[in-house]
Amino acid sequence: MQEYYSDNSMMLVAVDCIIFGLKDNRLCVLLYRRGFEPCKGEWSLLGGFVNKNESVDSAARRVLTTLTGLNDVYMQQLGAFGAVNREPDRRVVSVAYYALLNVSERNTSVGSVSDNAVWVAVDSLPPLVFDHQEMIDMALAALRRDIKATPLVFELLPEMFSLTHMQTLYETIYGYPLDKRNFRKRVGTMPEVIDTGLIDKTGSRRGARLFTYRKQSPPTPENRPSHKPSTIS
Amino acid sequence: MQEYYSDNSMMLVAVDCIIFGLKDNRLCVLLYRRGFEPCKGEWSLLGGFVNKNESVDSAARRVLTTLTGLNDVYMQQLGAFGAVNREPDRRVVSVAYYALLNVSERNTSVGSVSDNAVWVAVDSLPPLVFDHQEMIDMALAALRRDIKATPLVFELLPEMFSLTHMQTLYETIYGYPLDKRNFRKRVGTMPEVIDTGLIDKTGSRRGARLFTYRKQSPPTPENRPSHKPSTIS
DNA sequence: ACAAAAGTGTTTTCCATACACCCATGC
DNA sequence: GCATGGGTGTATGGAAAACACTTTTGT
Repeated sequence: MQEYYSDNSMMLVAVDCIIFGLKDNRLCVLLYRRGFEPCKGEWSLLGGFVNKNESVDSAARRVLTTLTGLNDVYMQQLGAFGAVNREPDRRVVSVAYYALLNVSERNTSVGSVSDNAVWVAVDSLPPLVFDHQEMIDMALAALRRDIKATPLVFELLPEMFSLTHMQTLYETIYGYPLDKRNFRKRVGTMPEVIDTGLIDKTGSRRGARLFTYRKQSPPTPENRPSHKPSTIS
Repeated sequence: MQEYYSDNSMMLVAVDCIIFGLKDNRLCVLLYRRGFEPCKGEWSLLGGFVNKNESVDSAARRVLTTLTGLNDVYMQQLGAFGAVNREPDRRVVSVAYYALLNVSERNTSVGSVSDNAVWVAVDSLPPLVFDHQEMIDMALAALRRDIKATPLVFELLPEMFSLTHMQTLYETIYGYPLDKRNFRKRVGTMPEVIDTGLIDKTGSRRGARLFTYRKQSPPTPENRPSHKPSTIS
């Protein structure tokens, strides 16, 4: 085994962000019309090139912050996309990330930065450039997988929320309805979900109890919870 | 949002392979001593640079084939590693892959290609260059996660195997023992695992029944199995 | 006869699912 | 008083987990 390299191994490295958000109770991604070549005018994910003095993770966060003005956003690497001809006329390896944006709280900032960026429901996407559709498909699968086992929902919920709100969110992401009583039973077993005692009267006559999420201190080997974390399906 | 780039976004793109195998009933990875700078003489994963005329996936496969002489090996992308200073003195973004190699059947080919490559148990690794230890940690977590839900075990088993052999393999990878009767009960529900009727007399006085794995034809929407696939934990 | 690995069932526990009615309130 | 969304409990089925002894045969 030998190692050698030359300019033949130098290539552009990019990041692309699949930014999920909720809009009108639909799961959406942030897209925009490219204002430059290649594929000017077509629909694209948000992306950019990685600079030599920043990590790939930082580049993804920079792209997201530049567009939304937000910094404390959940981001997760999805993987590298490295087909030779994924872009026409140049070789670009792209690392995709998915992000979760709490739209209802923050949509002002999103709209203000880029007039070209819009929320599009994932089930009615326009044709996209390059392999961006494939990236979204993978991100959606990853989101559905991860939200089942980790506290991702709370990235999409406001500080305080009703159980109905939380359930609707799951239903929107999964694409099918859940049983109300079973759902509340499982949430009831999660020690991180705390009843604030407050009531939200805006959504119904009766009013709904508002809950909040408090991250648990990471368990030490001695202080380990005896229950298995329950999943929502 | 603007896009621009220059040589400031051109960088080396590499692949690194975490090649798992079984040796003396221990889970091992293939390492080798670097024969070139940087870090000549230190322990490293197998890797190489991606050429402009090959996809990242192809580069990973080429590296693996060059070293082992094998082509039909299970490989899976783990993700991109993109810290600025993960290598000294140059910027390299690396995409890591993990691979499963059936050592007992194929160790001849592995040894013959590179004298410097050796199997090292994952629980007694030497210090490694760059972020290779982190890559192995992530690959191991991914392997343990994936082997629970997908037919990955069979990539590490020979054509025919006893149930004890299969169970030992799971125990080696998980790092803890499994209940024999529960294990055999679950394997018994897998239609892909077929009793060949043959007996292996080499491992015991009594002899063990040999099984084999037959991939099921992918279920069509009509011809769907009614049972959930069972997991091994 | 005994060592060494192969093989075999039952019970219990827990989690997921299915399912329908009363409550509080603003209008 | 009625419409609207909020809230509640029980019964069933299936999978996972715990658990110990008999079988075969080469030496």
